[in-house]
Amino acid sequence: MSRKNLETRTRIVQATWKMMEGGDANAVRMGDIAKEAGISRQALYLHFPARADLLDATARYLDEYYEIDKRLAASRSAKTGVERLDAFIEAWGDYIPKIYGMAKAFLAMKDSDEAAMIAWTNRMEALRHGCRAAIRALNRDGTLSPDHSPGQAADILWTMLSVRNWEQLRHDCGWSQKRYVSVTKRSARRLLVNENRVGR
Amino acid sequence: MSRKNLETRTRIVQATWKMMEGGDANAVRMGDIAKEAGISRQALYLHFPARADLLDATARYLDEYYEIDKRLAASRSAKTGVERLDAFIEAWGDYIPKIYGMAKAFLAMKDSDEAAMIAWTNRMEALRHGCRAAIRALNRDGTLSPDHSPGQAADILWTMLSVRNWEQLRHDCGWSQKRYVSVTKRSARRLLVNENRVGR
DNA sequence: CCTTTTCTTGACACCGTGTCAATTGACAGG
DNA sequence: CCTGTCAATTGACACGGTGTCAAGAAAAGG
Repeated sequence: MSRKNLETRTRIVQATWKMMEGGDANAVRMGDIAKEAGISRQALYLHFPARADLLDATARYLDEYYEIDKRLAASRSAKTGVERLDAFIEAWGDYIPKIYGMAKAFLAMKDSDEAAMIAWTNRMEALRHGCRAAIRALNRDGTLSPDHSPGQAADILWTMLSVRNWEQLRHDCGWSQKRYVSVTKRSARRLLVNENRVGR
Repeated sequence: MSRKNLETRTRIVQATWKMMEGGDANAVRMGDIAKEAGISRQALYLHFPARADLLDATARYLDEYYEIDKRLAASRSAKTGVERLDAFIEAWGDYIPKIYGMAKAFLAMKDSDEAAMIAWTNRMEALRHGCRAAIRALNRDGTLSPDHSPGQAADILWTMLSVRNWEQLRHDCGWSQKRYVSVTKRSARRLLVNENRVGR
């Protein structure tokens, strides 16, 4: 792949990003993206054989751009399990708005397109791993709530952190991002941490 | 509308139901439904001008069949706010699997179709009202958690009870229905009820 | 200058929704 | 028995979006 080829590829991905982040991600057509990138629709297919490939590439690009791995990993350096849980929620919670457009496009596609479904599932499984690790940290500290097995606790955390929940709270309920993060943190602690029920 | 007309309408709606409940609701086409109902695709459009109308009618049919209003209303007769919360969650939580196919079809459509979006939003607003009422009952008892305003508490409950969360926990996490209901009840109580943090 | 790669134009197949027109069959009332 | 009405049928078609294909232009690089 020559330099030119790479340049165009990048331009396409950036165009996709730009189109997707400005609301109504599902309404963004392959032709719209091509126009934004300054190439023909067919040239787009030369670089990305299918829409799912383009979404996938763009999502990866965003991951790199925002260094999400680094951010999530940073939460691992927290001293206690509880602090780690907080840091994890904050890192992911603040990442969601940045990828929301892309996420929405994926979510709309995944029911009808095998490739989109796989790509999205992989991303969500990565998050799930992070959840499991955070729960393990709680468990090591002995601060995991006795109400839940580690597996169940991880499932709950993972579900709390879903893009759909973020969407519902931020859009349908009108919450601010700050509120979303703080309430989610508090709720997770309350549900998953064995906070001395007696006394405080 | 003659009897015959009504009969066909009902047959269509039942065919829709049957097709939708057997997984992959999004893959169900107008033609499939017509075939199942034993009429031509065009006759279907004679009764329901658009797919969204058909989904809406079918959802209403299910509501009546399962008497969801009655079930949700029954939770209002609980003695305490906490009992009411439990009853509400159970009533709704056990209704979700019955309408899941329909819900999925709506959710897939609502991003691209105005009518579908409105129909679905109405249904969800009805649920939201129920959530608000349950929270008010807690508040009257003085058992609402001091962590949340009534509005915020209702938002949290509403989000917890979303079809998407049910889907994720039951399908992606492999929870049983029983587990889903019991964990959701317990979580709601823990998040929203001012359970004597000191002592028990 | 010639070759390879990239991109362009334009046409087309496929699929699902929704529309239209012409026709058939059944049933009811005068 | 004829006529009008209503439900349904058949078959064709427009539209919008994805993905494919072929022929040729343009640009980069040796």
